[in-house]
Amino acid sequence: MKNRNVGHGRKDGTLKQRAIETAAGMFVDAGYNGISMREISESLGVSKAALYYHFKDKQDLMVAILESYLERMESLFESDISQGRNCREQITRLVTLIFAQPPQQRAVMRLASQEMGNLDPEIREEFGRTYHRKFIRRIKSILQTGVSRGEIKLMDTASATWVLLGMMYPFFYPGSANSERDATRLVDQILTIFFDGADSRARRQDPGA
Amino acid sequence: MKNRNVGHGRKDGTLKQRAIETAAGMFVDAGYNGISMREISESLGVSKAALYYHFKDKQDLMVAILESYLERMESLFESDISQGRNCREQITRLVTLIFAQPPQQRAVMRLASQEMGNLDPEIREEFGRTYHRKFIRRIKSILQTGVSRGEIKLMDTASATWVLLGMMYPFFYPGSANSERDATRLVDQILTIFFDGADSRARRQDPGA
DNA sequence: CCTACCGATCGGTAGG
DNA sequence: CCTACCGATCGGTAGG
Repeated sequence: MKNRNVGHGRKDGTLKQRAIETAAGMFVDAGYNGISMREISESLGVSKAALYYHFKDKQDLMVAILESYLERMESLFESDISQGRNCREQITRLVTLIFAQPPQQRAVMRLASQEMGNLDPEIREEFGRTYHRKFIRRIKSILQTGVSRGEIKLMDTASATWVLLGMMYPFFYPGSANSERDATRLVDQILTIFFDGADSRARRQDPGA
Repeated sequence: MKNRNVGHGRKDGTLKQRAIETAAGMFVDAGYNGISMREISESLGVSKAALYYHFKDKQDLMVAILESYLERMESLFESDISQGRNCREQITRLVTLIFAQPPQQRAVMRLASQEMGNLDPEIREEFGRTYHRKFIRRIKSILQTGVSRGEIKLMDTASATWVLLGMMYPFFYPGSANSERDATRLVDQILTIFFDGADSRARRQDPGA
C-alpha cells in the first residue's frame, strides 16, 4: 500500500504520473464515463493490468487526478495570492492565476464538480472535505477578512465564494477563452462585475479615467 | 410526430410524459450514465421495450427531457420577464423565477450543461443551437438593450451572460438553497453582486436606506 | 393493418 | 508489469 521503492534503478513513479496527466486530458475531453480503462492504458502504451497496478480501480485514478490538481491550486495560495495587499488584490491575483493556466488544465476544475457524482459517497465526501479545506476555505477566508476590514459589503461569504467560482465556471469549458487575449479581457470583466457591478451607476475600476 | 388524439377516450401520451419527468429526476440524482434504461422502466412499472417505443434510444429520452425543460424556460420569457421596465428589473425577474422553481427542477439546468458531452456531436450541436436561441439569446438581448440604453456598463454581453448564469450555477446542485428563505436571500445576493458589486465602495441597492 | 405494449434475449463491452 | 480471461450488465431489438 505504501507504494515503496521497487529498486532496480528503474524510473519509478513515472507511469503513475504519466497516467494521471494522460487520463486527466482524456476525462476532460470525453467525461469520466466516456473513457474506459482500456483506452487509457492504450494511450499510455501499457496494458490495462499495468494501470490497475498503480490504481486500485477507475475511481482511484480519478481521485488521484483531482488531488493532483488540488495540490497545484493549493500552491497558488501559498505563493502569490497571500501577498496581495487587500481583499480585492488577493482575489484579483487568484482569478488571474486561474486563467493563466492552460485551458486544458483549468478544465480539471470543471471535471471535478461535474464528475464527482460518479464517485462513491464516502470517497466523494472525503474529497469534498479536502476540496473545502484546500480551496474553498481559503477564498472564503479572503472575503471574510475583506468584510471585517470594511472593504467588502456585509454579506454571506460562503455563498459569495460560490458566486465568485460560478462566474468563472462557464469558461472552464473547452473553447472558452483559449487565447491569452480573451483570458485577460475575461478576467477583467469578471473582477469588474464581482467588485463593482454591471450597473452603469456603479463605480468603475478607475474612477474618472 | 404530431402525437395527437388517438381517440378511444384513453389517456394518451401519459407514459411518455411520465417517463420524461421520472427519468429527469433519476438523471438529476445519479447522472446520465448512472441510470440505466432498465432502472427507468422499472421505476415507471413498464417494460424497457415500452420505453423504447416512445424514445428511439437513451439519448432521445435525454433530449426530450432537456427540450421539455427549455420550453418551460422559454415560457418564462414570454410571460413575466418581458414586462420588466428596464434591464435590471427584467434580469431580476428572470433570476427570481429561476429560483422560484422547485430545486429538483432547477437541477435540470445543471444536468443539461453537465451531461451534454454524452450526446452525439450532431445532436449536441443542434440542442446547443436551440438552447442558445430559446435561452441564452434572450438574456444577452436584455443585457444588450441595457447597454445601449446606458443602464449597463459597456461590456461584452456574450460573456456577461455566461457570468450571470455561472453565478447561479453552484446553486443548481441539490442541497443548495432548498428552503424558500435561502433562495430569497441568494437571489438578492446574486443580483446585488451582479449589478452593484461586492466592493463596499460600490453603490447599494437602496442608496441611503 | 394500427396502437401500445410485453417476455425474452441479442451482440458487445464495461471494470476488474 | 502482461496475457488471458471472468461475471455482470449495458443499450437496444427480436417476434407476437
